[in-house]
This record gives sequence, C-alpha cells and structure tokens, in this order.
Amino acid sequence: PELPVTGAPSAEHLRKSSSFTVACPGTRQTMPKVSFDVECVPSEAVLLNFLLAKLQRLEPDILIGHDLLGGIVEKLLARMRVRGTSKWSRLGRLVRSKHLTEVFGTSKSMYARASSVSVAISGRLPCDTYIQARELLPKAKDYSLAALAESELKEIVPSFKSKAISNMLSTVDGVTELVGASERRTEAALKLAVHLSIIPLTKQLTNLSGNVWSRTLRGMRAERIEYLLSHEFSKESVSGLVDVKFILPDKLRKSDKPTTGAGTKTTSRRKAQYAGGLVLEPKRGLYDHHILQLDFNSLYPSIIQEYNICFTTVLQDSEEPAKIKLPEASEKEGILPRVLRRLVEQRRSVKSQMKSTKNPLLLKQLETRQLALKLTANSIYGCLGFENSRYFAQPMAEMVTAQGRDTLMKTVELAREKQMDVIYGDTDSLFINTGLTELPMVVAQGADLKKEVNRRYRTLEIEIDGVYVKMLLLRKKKYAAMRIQNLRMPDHLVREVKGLDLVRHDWCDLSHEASEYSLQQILGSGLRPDDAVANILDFLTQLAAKVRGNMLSLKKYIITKSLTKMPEEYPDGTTTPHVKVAFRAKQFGK
DNA sequence: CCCTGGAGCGC
DNA sequence: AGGCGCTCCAGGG
Repeated sequence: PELPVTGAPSAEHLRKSSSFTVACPGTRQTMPKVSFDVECVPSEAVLLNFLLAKLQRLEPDILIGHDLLGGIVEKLLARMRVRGTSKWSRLGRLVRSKHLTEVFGTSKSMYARASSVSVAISGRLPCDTYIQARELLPKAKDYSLAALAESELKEIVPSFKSKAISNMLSTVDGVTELVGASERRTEAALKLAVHLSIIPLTKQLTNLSGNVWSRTLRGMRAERIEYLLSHEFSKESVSGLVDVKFILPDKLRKSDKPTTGAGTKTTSRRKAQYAGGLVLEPKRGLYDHHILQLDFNSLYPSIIQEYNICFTTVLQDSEEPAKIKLPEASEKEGILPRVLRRLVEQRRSVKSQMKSTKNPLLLKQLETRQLALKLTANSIYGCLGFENSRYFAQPMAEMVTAQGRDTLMKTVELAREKQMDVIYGDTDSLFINTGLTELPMVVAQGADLKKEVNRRYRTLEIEIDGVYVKMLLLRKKKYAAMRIQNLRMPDHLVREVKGLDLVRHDWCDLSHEASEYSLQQILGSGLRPDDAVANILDFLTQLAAKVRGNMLSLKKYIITKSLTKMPEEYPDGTTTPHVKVAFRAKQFGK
C-alpha cells in the first residue's frame, strides 16, 4: 500500500490491500473465512510466481519486514532457487535474465549473500525493522518481533518455533492459525516501522550525510559518516579554503594490530586499542543526603569543537606521524569542528521551532529531524576510532578521549576546591554528596559549580542532570538511587538501577528476586538502614533454607548466557561452560 | 595465585 | 560494517 513518508498510516492502510495466498498441495481444501482474503494455489512454485506477479502489480517503493534482509528475502531467494523460478528479479526493479543459481548460491560468505539480497530487491527500499530496532533501541535485550511488539507497541503477537510450524502445516486448523498469525506479525512489523519513524528518520539521516538511502536503511553508520565528511572536504577544496584537491588521511595507529594468527575473531570484540573515558574510584556506601549529578552535554562532539580537532588542524610530529599535538588557539576552525557546530546549531534551531508549534504532524517531523542531527553528531567520534572507516584516525580519537579525561579531572578538582564531596564519576559525569536535604540549596550548589565550569570553556558545557535523595554506590558502574524525576515535583521519586545484577539478564530469577527485595528495603522502604539490613538478612536466611530444602522450582535457577559466535569457532580446547552446553545441545539435535 | 577469555553491562 | 572501561565468572598453569 502507499505509505506516506511522514505521518502515521493506519492499520487500514495495510488491511485494505492485504490478502494472503497459501499453497495447499494435494487436496484443495477450503480455507475458513478469516479477516482477510485467502487464495489457494496448488504448489509452492505457483505461490512464488503469484507473489512476484503481485509485487509487479503493486510496484512498491518500500519493502517492510522484520529481518527482511537477513531472513525473509534470503529465504524467498532460496526457495525460488529450488523451484527454478525464472522471474525472480521481479522482487526488485532490476531485470535480470541470469538463472538464480548463478547469482545466489547457498555456500557463499555472509557478505556475498547480503549482496545477492541487495541485487534481488534493487530499486525498492528495504525497511528491515530488525536492523533498525538494533540501531534505534540499543537498550532492548530481545529483538524478536514478538518482544519488540510487546515492549514498543504494547501488543501481543504470536511467534512459533519452526518445529511447531511444520506440525501446523499438516492440518487445516493449523494452516488457518498460521495465516492469521502471519497477518498479525506483518501488521506488527509495519506498526513498528511507523512507531520508530524508520522511513522519515533514515531519510533525514541520508539527507544530512549525502549517502544512498537504501544503505542507511541497512545500518552502515561508518559509511554515513564517510559520506558526510567526504562531501564536506570536497566542498572545501572546490571553494579553495583548503589547499588540497582531496584528502585521504593516512591510517595510522600507534601499535600494530595484534597478530590474528591464533583464532580469527569473527564476532567477539577486539581488545581496546587506545585509552577511553575516565572512571573515578567510587566512595562506596549508602548515601541518605541529596546527591547531585552533573553531566557534560555531548562530551566528545564538544571536545572536537572546543579544541578544534581536525585532520586539517592537528600538528603532526615529522619524526613520528602517529604523534600529534593540539592546534594553536589562533588556528582557524577546522572542518570536523565546523560540521559538528553546524549539526548542533541546526538541532538547536529545530528544537526551538518545536517549542513554538502545536501542529502534531509538524512536531513529529521536527522530532525526527532533531534525532537525526543528534545521531549524526554522536557517531563521528566512534568512526575516528573505527579501523575500517575511511576516516580512521586513531591519534585523533585518542586525543579526544584524552581531553575528555582531562576535562572530567579538572572539573573534579574544581569541585573539591569548592569543598564539594565528589563521590563518583564516569566519563562525562560526576556525583556530589551535598550533605544537604533542602532541594533549593542543592540546586543552587549545582548551579554554582556549573557556572564556574562553563566559564572556562567556549563550547564544552556542563549541566545538572539530576538530584537523588538516596543512593547506594557499590562499585564502578554499579549503583542504584532514588531520583527526583522533576525538580518541580520533588516528592515524585523514581528508582534508577545501573549495572547491578538486578538489571542483568544473565542472572537467574532467584537472584533477581533477592536483589529486588534487598533494594526495595534499602531504597524504597523508608526504614532505617539497620532495620532494612535485618529484614534482608531474615529474607536471605529463609531463602537459603528453601534452597537447601530443594523447595523451589528449578526454573528459578536458570541462568542465560549467549554465544557470540558458532560453537565451533571458539579456540580448540575451549571448556567454557556455556560453549560446552552449546555442543551438548547440538548433540541432542536442538 | 596470577593471568586470560568471554559476556554484559555503563558511558 | 563506530569506541573504550569495568566487573564477575571459569579455567589453565
């Protein structure tokens, strides 16, 4: 169906032109009436041709689906290959006369397969809700359609394991149920695409970077930044502001890549190549006076602007090209800082427009635009440190993080000079135990530090991020606190938990229950710490008795670990428990 | 006892 | 097919 690029299509949009076709080999059985049209065709070969004919009739510009690129299209191509479907290229708009076998093999590399999928649907924009959800909802733990529908759309959609599907295909009722489920899943994918504003957002991202829309839809963050910067450098050389025709930075790194001789790491993360953010040693404990949290806004983009860090400005040591120095203050603004400044200014302008409009459609468009500006600005640093990026510049990435550490350190020093008790900080934030319980005084203290810090910088900017009335600080990156959500409503508290076992999905239910009870006692009960501890001890003692008495369901003990690659790809002799379990599961044919 | 992977967080 | 920092667990020697 036609889908407006902006605005929300209704479910009717889909339903109006929606119909399902089912292949029912053998006896031609009557499908019971459901909420949509169902046509029966005699074989899979006919079904595939029916789909292609339908696609050609509809001529869709956009294909939407969950795991469209990694799953759906690939599966279709695989079946068309088996059935020898000649008009396979009608999936897209590029007419191909070659036999599918020649274009789409089964035993190709991941890259080659992805490229076959691209070719097959060329001319239509692939909107894969799985790929986009991974990019736009980084905090989600489960990217299955059913999980995303539940968390984002508050809808329950069915999902089936492949074994269940093959069973259902043998009965009329089963097929009917599957068709109904397919309709709901299809609708959920469309709603998810609309909910995440995938089409308008990727359009904005593409307009900002000047790359190809279909590539933005496939993820490819580094490529977007490559285009953004290449356009910018090209403009500069044309207008003569930079005395070079083109810039292709030398890719330099301080140390050579660790030899990949032992086991090629296909998926798991490489060891860090350079130093990153500073994490302060926490002063551990339970705080019951107001804690003030201050944050630097967009730390790394701001640092690039503040110190004018660019390929065109940093000073390279002629002896050691990997060694660079910050440019002089008199140096004119480089290209990287200027791109960032422009993105930030545009975002500020969009945000101010939002304040003066009430038109919901326009508001939605502006919201999408400001998000695209933010995502683009925030991606630039990451690409400087990304080895396969065209603009990989490890010395510059290191310079950015070094300035970040310096900025946080100096801010902590200033706060301590002001007799403030800095109890923790991570990369761009610091937490101060004010020793106060009067919100206005706490905010005044924060405002004082903020003013002093911001006076020192042109672009860098610190802000009060929040006030907590109670905080349990356990380790680096592990804490829980009661936050005053809105400084105008100081009685409304919201619990915030970072890094604790409670927020980790790999721990078992039993552990979560114990954590939940303990945290509730400490932060949420209003009890004195001693009493809370007594209750916790009591709870844990009883729990231990239940565990020892084998009185709890085995389900409560289940822990979850995932593999980041195929079990065979782990080094020889790997005896890690979860890899062992994977091998055993394979043995049992799971 | 020290070290290294591996996973899953935080930023 | 952006980055690094920091637990915490297991296993090897």
